[in-house]
Amino acid sequence: MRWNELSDERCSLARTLAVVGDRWTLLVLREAFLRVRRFDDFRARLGIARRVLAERLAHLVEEGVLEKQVYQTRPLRHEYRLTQKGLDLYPALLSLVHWGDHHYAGRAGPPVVHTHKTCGHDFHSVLSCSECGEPVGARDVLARPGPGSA
Amino acid sequence: MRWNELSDERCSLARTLAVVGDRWTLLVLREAFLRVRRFDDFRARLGIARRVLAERLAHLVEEGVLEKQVYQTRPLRHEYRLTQKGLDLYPALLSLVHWGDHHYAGRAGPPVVHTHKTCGHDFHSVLSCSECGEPVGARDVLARPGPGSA
DNA sequence: TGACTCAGTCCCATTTCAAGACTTAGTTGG
DNA sequence: CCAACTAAGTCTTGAAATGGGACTGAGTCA
Repeated sequence: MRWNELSDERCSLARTLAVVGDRWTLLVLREAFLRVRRFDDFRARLGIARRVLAERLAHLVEEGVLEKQVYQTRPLRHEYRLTQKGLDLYPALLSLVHWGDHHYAGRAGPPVVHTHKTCGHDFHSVLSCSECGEPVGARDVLARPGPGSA
Repeated sequence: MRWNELSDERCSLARTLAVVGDRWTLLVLREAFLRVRRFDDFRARLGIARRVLAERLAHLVEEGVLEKQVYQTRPLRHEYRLTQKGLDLYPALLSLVHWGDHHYAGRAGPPVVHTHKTCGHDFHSVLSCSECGEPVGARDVLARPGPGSA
């Protein structure tokens, strides 16, 4: 399978991974969530090769996850901002971060702590059911073919 | 940056991606959550090259995400099962799936529907705060350096 | 005995990646 | 006016990862 053939699949995970599933993209998005917006800032923080960064940003813009906005003319300069579609990735990103915290933080504790502004507490993420609000685990879920499965 | 240098980083996302962040691993885990356990079943369902699958499975076993169990002797055969650590990835995986559903399903609807066995409803995933139980979005969260940040 | 199964390993051509030089448009300092 | 500098890239080149397919080994089945 070629990688961009994934987007043709009828699996939502495959389609998602076709957008954000490569080695660098989620790290780029992590920085975007930390309000990094400019090419050279991404580069400096990630140590990513210029060519690869340029390509990833272009792809994310093409997919509508980031948008390119002019922040100055003369010389013309753009910055990359998360769209709503990009912001929607936050739960997935935070779940991955918290998995890392839980399983790799060691005794020193997690490198980053997240505070929920609404309630003021440090928290970790819990996946819950949109219908009943209860926490959901892997074995509480039944996956069945949906309307878009044919 | 070489990819496995990521595991040295003090960012939990980077450490997580060092384990599950490559092109194939999350698709392998998707199958594992669907109770696929054997080498050739993974292969048949994913179309992944044998070499790459063998390497990914070995890496996941090494990281404790899967475990290798004997399911028959003569000839000796093993299967791969999710450990608790592996099961803990479910929220992240489901969040990615639901992001794909939301943004790429089109009018046909999602290819797979998830039913919450506990309450009996079809649902989508919501990320909520472990402290107050309210849904959490990208801009409700303040990230600060934690104890493991030095 | 010969075909078949499962779980790999090995090899090679193609693709992707990393690192760093180069480019372009404009600004700042002397 | 000239040189140095900045931001956001593109280009080139060698190294690494991937895909596809052949091969292996232990054992079963007809």
